[in-house]
Amino acid sequence: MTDINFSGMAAKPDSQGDDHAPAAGGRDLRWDIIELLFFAYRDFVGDADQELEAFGFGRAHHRVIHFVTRYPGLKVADLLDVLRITKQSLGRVLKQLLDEGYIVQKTGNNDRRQRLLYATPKGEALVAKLAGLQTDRINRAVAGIDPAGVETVRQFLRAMIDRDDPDKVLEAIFGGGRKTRE
Amino acid sequence: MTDINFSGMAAKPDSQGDDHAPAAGGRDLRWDIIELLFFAYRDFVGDADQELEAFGFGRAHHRVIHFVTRYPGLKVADLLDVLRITKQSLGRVLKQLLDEGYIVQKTGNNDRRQRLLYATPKGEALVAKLAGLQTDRINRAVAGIDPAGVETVRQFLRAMIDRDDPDKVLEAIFGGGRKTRE
DNA sequence: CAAGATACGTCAATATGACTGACATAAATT
DNA sequence: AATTTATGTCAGTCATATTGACGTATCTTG
Repeated sequence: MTDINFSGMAAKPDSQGDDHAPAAGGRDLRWDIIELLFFAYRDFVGDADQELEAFGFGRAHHRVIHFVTRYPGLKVADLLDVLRITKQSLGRVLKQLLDEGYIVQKTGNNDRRQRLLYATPKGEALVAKLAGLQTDRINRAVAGIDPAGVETVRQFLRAMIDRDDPDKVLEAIFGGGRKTRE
Repeated sequence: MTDINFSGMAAKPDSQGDDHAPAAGGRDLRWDIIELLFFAYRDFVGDADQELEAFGFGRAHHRVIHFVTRYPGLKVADLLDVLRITKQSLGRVLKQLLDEGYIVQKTGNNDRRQRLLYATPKGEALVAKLAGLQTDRINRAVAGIDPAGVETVRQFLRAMIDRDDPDKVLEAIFGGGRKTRE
């Protein structure tokens, strides 16, 4: 069997003991949270990856169909802002989702150049299935945390997000107060 | 100017009001935390992306040099477990980091087949720079949260991570409570 | 109305980072 | 001596991203 102990693997000398303590010579780096975020997100998106394979889709498809389902009537331009990709990249993925009947387009009422995007029941079902897997993980994670603690987690995540030049979905999430429109 | 209001964009009828309330017909899905995780991670890794461009590196290089810096003496096989990629994928990225002097290899003492990986001062400097950017964001995010709340955030992130079949880095992070064997 | 800007789609070429499969070598284990 | 392990590499492919250019329909503005 392989050696079970760490061969020479050790915490760096400037981060002995408490992983978020001030460094001796350098500054206080948050190694622990940096790495926890990496692993948490790795496993979080991993849940969906396995399911998506069965549909012949990748992460790109998930992101698109998720936000279209959640924010019906999203424009192509909005989606580009949210996903931070180019329209050429979005094009292929979106075309697949349209061709296979997960999304439909509707010409905008006010502006007929716009193609407003809506998920079909088929698309919504896929999104709900994937969100279910991720919800299971989140529920397990918050099982030992009281409601105030969960709100603290939300507060932390919200504060990790850039607020300058927010896209439409972020505006909806952070709301001027309004989720929809009062 | 483009329309500033959401053209038809609204929360789904089954998620009115509180975003994590039980759905009318379906189950209780954690849309809010799912999306907060997406945006938080998007902006979190975005910090490093901009710096990495100046070095001609991508996210793959960052992940490799980060874990090698943090866990000196990491074996190639360990790195494959942590990053969950194939050795062929790791190969090219690792070769670049070796060629450009960010990482050095040392033959294992006990097992001469092993190539133990160590960051050079040049490599450590890059990692510290990138971790500094991410630490700035984390510090801003926890600014309004008391120490107990920050510990709750850590607890949440730890609980989001798969604990079955953990890699060596995860064993180090979770320490004594390791699943493998005592 | 004419001119320009905007929203979207698409063609072409390219880069990164991932994959499978096969094979080679050196060193450890049995 | 035979096998397994740790690592490296070649070859081909795929998914997702990029930049740049161009076309078309539609809205806005002078």
